[in-house]
Amino acid sequence: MAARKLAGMTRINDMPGHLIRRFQQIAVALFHAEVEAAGFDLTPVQYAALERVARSPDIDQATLAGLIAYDRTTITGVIDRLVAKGLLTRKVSDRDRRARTLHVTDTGLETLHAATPAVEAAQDRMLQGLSAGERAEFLRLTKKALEAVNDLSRAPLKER
Amino acid sequence: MAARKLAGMTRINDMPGHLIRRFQQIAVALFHAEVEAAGFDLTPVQYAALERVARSPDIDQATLAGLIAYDRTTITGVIDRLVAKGLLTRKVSDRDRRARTLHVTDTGLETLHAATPAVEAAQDRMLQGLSAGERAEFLRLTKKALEAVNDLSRAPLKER
DNA sequence: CTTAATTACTCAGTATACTGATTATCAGTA
DNA sequence: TACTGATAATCAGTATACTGAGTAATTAAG
Repeated sequence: MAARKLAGMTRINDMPGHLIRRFQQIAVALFHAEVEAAGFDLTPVQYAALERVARSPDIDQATLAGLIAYDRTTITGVIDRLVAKGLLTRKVSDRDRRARTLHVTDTGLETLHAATPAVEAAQDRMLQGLSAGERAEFLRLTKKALEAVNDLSRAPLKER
Repeated sequence: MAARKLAGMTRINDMPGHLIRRFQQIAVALFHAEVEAAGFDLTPVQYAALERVARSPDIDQATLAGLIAYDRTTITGVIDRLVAKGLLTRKVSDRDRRARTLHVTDTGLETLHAATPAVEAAQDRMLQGLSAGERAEFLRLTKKALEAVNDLSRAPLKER
């Protein structure tokens, strides 16, 4: 009876949430492998923040968080570490003294450009099991699925 | 020049790793929303461990970790919390005194069965943007991609 | 049978993510 | 202008994940 109940239950390893969790863990591991091999000490989250600030100098933390879908409390620590590494600077905004505006340092820009090939290599490796057509379809489906649920997280993507 | 460099760079929000990270965050948020609404205090990771132990009583932590692709150091804390909640018991194995064998309590089994509909509802919601055919294709591609990179993480899935 | 290698678990330390609270500041309104 | 509400950042606390190290116990090798 109990055996039948259990046998009939949804198996964890086939659940979408579990598959996504595993993929995320492997993606992070691949990122670290490639980026460390290239001689850099950057996490995926740190790279994303650095890259986004480089494209929008003088951005404040809340806006940055929205553009890369990070939680507002998470970004504080991420920026702390990027500032500690000398890749970003943080200062009180002129227009709004509540806000902190961010700028990439020269070292930060060099690091960003130099680390990018390794980051892109990691992106390729995580999809190595799929053909070119399958990769495109995977990305299309993932983006489509994300659009429908974007607002259900505390850290939705806010393009604009 | 610098502008051209930046404009030509890979955009974070289109990178597979970033899409996967966002999806995982939303999947966790949906899991919590559904499971809390149903009156349970369980994380995705705790649910997976509980479900797997229920199907393999007397399993040890290392084997469990392999079956659900968790890191061996992560599982210690997860089990700690499940034991603290009275859902699992942990005892030294008879056959190998290094190992700790796990069992679901009566409360644990009740919780597992009662929470499962909410967990499944969360799985549906995270793919709500996709048609039935697209969902199947998304899962097929995700599993295929995962198979090719499974061993690149410190916590690979070890079926069997 | 004793040593070497391996394995199971745990711990310390770091880095996301989140909940919920607090402080400082800004914006709109009576 | 005083008040109200909203916003930006931070902090405390909890829960994954991982690196690397350490302990205890088992297995394999010589």
